[in-house]
Amino acid sequence: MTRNVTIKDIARAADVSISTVSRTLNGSSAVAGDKRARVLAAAQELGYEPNAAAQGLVRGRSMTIGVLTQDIASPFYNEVSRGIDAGFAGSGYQPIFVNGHWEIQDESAAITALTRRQVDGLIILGGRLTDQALRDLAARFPLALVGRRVPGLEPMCLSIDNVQGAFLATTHLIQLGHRRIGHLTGVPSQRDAVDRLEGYRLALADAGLAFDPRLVFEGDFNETAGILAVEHWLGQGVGLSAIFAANDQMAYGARLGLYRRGIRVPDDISLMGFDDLPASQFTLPPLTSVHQPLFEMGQQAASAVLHQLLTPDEPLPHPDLPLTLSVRESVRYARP
Amino acid sequence: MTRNVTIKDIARAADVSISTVSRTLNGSSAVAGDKRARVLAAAQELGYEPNAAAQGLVRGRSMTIGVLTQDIASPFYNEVSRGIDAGFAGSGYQPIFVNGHWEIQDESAAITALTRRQVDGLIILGGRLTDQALRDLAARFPLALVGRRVPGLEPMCLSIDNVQGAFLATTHLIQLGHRRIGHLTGVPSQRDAVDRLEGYRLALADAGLAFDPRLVFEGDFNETAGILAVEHWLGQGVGLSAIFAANDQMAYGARLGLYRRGIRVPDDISLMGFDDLPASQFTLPPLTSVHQPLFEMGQQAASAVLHQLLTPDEPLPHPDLPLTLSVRESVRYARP
DNA sequence: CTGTTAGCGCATTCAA
DNA sequence: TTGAATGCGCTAACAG
Repeated sequence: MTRNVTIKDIARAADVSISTVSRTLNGSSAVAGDKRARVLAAAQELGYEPNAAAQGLVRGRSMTIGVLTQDIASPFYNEVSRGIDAGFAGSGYQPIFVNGHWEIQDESAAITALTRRQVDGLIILGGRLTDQALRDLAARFPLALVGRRVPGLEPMCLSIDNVQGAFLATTHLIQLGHRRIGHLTGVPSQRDAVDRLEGYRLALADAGLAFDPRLVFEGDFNETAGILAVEHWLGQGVGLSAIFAANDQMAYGARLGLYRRGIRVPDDISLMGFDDLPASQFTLPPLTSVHQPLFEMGQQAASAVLHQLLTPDEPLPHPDLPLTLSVRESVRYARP
Repeated sequence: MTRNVTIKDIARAADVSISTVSRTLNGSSAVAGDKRARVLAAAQELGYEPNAAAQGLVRGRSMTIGVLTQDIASPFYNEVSRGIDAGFAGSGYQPIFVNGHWEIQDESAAITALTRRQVDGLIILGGRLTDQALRDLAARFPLALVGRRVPGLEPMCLSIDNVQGAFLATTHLIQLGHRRIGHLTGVPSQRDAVDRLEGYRLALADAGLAFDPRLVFEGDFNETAGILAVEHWLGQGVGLSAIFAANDQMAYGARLGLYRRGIRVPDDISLMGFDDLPASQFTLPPLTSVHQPLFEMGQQAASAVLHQLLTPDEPLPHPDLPLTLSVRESVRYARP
């Protein structure tokens, strides 16, 4: 753990002033050829690495973007993160990720840690921070939000229309003849869960189908909830020909629950997910799901932050996130 | 984006010197009650947040740990990341994550970005950096390595014995009567892939079974490789009663490939994975797999770094990572 | 107990 | 073109 080499060391080695070192290293103004060469050689020789903290301190910019992710373990956020990485590639800004764990205290702590670190912008994935807290943040930093829609911050929200997505999914099932469709909800305190339930109800109403509360099971976005839902429905003798889970992970659980009962998918019961995680292409059978363009959401979040950073005066364009259904093999016509 | 408030602002507001502000905020030495109160009030009032860059600059420590992860999208690394988070909780150190994407240039760039940011320690998950590069890093920073074994750095390597793990898996299959066991390898340039193949061979030899190269298919750790392997073996008429995939993701792909061919698991063919990803509890059927204690590996990596940071003179204890098989439903006795 | 001062490493202004 | 000097925000001696 030897002391880091600084521009002072280079200056001494190259026999110039530290200003000359700084200038040649940054190309901020012309430097005589020979000195320039000596500085470069010395820097190379000594293995110089600029101290980002010092640079940030004097420049007032850290060239880093803080990304608050909820759970590095969730496949959902992972795809988004990849998009964010891609979106900042070559921009000179570096995204750093910290976890909020879906706990409001952890999230606040993480945001604080990030702002203390003088990040130049912020991307927040989901989370429990209030809309107002987010608006306050937006006033202080270039910001982008993934998976949330905050009134007043629309152009920086990268989120599909969850109501619309659930409507699409449910309608797809209805069009295939399904009349009794179970819905497995997400955590009711999360807006997207509520919206998906809403889309389910709207689709039923739109098709003239009555809403039956027994067909709704409150889940928590994890696989286990899918197993419990199936146990519940089948145990109670609730008849249904299709299940629409508010996310893919719960659909996986439901699939296992059905398997345990000897019920085939899609022969006996159709199964619909939401998110279209990469893994859903490889489940048995491959899962039909509402596609969220997660990678693109991350990429566009990066673009939005970059836009605010580089051209703060130009209006932020509205994001464009298409809503599609990935039709695979877990859904089929309802038996007559 | 108003200017940040600094201790100077607080000093002015509380009518004390900046040192008094610094002292009360850090509790580094006693301060008179009334001044203390005024400072605290002013800090609260103005919404003061210390500038971590400035603190780091003067203290020489940034209180952050850099974590190089390969692919935020991989379920493997995600579990480890959660463990790392847990391991640093309450320590005062904050882990920040950056991605290397399994590209040696990206990895070097990420490490550089991290070191420029003056991280106090480093955790590296997998990756393509050479053993020597890692040893050099270890000489400069408190370091921990997950999923690799570097000669000379044993106590800071959090990795199970891959040879042993594959031996265990293959032996399990052999004991259940399987004689023709296909092995689906990982990327041959990755050490763990090579080790797992080695363990497979050793188990065969140990049981007096001949090694048949036609039973080995070179994969790449992704689902698609599993599908290709099944296509290959079945297309070539290579007979086998069990498949041992070098990771769970390939096992998922193989499972789908078998399903496409109408082959049941485990009735017709047994399937064994490696890693025991959380999702493997919910596949159809739930997958038998070599368990890697990913969360614990992350946690112990954090502990190892903390140990080097806090008690640099004490020897680093050797990590303790038990090797177990998660026996589920994808493997059964071979038919006589 | 408290204020003044000297840097941490760097970019940048100001003279030369 | 160059070096000396200044200050980014903060902590840690150093004198009181």
